[in-house]
Amino acid sequence: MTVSVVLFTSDLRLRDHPPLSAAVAAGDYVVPLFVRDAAIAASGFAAPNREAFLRDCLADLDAGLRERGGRLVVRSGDVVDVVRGIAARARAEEVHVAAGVSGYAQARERRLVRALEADGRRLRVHDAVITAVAPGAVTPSGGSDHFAVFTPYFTRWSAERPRRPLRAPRAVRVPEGVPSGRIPRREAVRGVAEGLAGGGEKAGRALLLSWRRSGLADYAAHHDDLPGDATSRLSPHLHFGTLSPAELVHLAREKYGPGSDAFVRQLCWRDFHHQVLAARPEASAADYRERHDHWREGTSAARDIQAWKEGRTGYPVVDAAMRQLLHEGWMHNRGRLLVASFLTKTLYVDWRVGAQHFLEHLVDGDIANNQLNWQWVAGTGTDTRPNRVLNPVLQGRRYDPDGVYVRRWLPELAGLAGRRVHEPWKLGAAERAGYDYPEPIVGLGEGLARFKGARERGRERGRD
DNA sequence: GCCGACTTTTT
DNA sequence: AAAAGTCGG
Repeated sequence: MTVSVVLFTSDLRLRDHPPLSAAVAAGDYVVPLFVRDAAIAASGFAAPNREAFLRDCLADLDAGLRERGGRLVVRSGDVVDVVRGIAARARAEEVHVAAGVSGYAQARERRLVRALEADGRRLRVHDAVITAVAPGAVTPSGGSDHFAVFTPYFTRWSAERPRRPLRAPRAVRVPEGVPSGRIPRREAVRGVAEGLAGGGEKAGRALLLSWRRSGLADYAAHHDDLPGDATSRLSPHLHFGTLSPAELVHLAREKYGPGSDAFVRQLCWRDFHHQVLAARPEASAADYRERHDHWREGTSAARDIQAWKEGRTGYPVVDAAMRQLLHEGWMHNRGRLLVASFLTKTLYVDWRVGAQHFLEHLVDGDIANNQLNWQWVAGTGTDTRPNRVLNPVLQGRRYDPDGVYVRRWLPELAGLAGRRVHEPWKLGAAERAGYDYPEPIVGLGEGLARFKGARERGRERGRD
């Protein structure tokens, strides 16, 4: 009798799961294991919204395994200790896991290899399943270990054929003698956003099918429309791996109208950021490119940061997006760009501050996508144009022309009709008194001057 | 080392 | 029209 352990990480699904399929094919018994990692719980990466979504995912994964005669084994603690103990208890020969890209995942893999080897067991690391094309699968012809610019990457990536998505195994036999453990209830998590989406592979597939039917074709035309909310909303499922990006690429390439190409391009952006992080794991905290910034600090910066977090900057479209984040644990992509630009360029606050706040709230909060997109906006990342600044008023007028999005999230401005809602400071004093809404905490020109001046001084210092 | 090209804009 | 440098072939 042979037994394998499958360690689930960011791949909480049964379909298109190479480690699970390999383990089922290799032996008589499989222990599907998820470890609630004590190190992650103690880190700044824990967040109630993701914890709640995760519990949905685990419950659904367990249900799917039970439909196949198996069950999920859940434990808490140090992931290496737990895997080692479970493997010993089940007398497993091998442990299967999908490769991860973050520094943490890479270190975890190294520790697992060592620990298991000491016991005479083997860790089988499968290609990353968090992306459609594995990090490192395509590299520039010059010999670098990763692409630093999106477009050449997209060209090479597009020529790759993502692996054919695997079917879910028909049956999974779990050995007796390994207790299942308890999947904690979602309802017990405190501080969860009211409008949080539900997790799990079933929920993900339902969302995918309805979106393919009614959203994908118009994606290219409407994905930037803030009130239209026409993005896929699949990001939390991609983060937790309840949907397979390889499957999504196959599906979108079957051409569901003009939106397919634009959507595939967005999927490539995920892969792009993951291959950058896999090669430069330190980019989760350090500037990918040093721009000699000296970000604002001290009490005045702290006050601005607080206003930004609460959605009280006085710039309606910024505040609306920040309130959406607090309310849903999610933010429209266009909103993410504009609030990030506002924090880093207009308020000239360190991108890490914003990235951390996003990680505390986003249900899809993902180290690769979040940190590297923040760096992109801040100008310290892979953008070769580090001075790009988004003007919140123009962004509001362009992507929320009638102010519908702003009024949806800012009840205090709900009575202010039309596009005037983007510039409440232009109202006459009498009218303005009717709205309990802050004056802008910074002038756009003032913010821009501060950013450019600081960058210039930093560059001169850097040349010395 | 040349040179074409570069998600997301602003004026 | 000018981004503002820098990547990648």
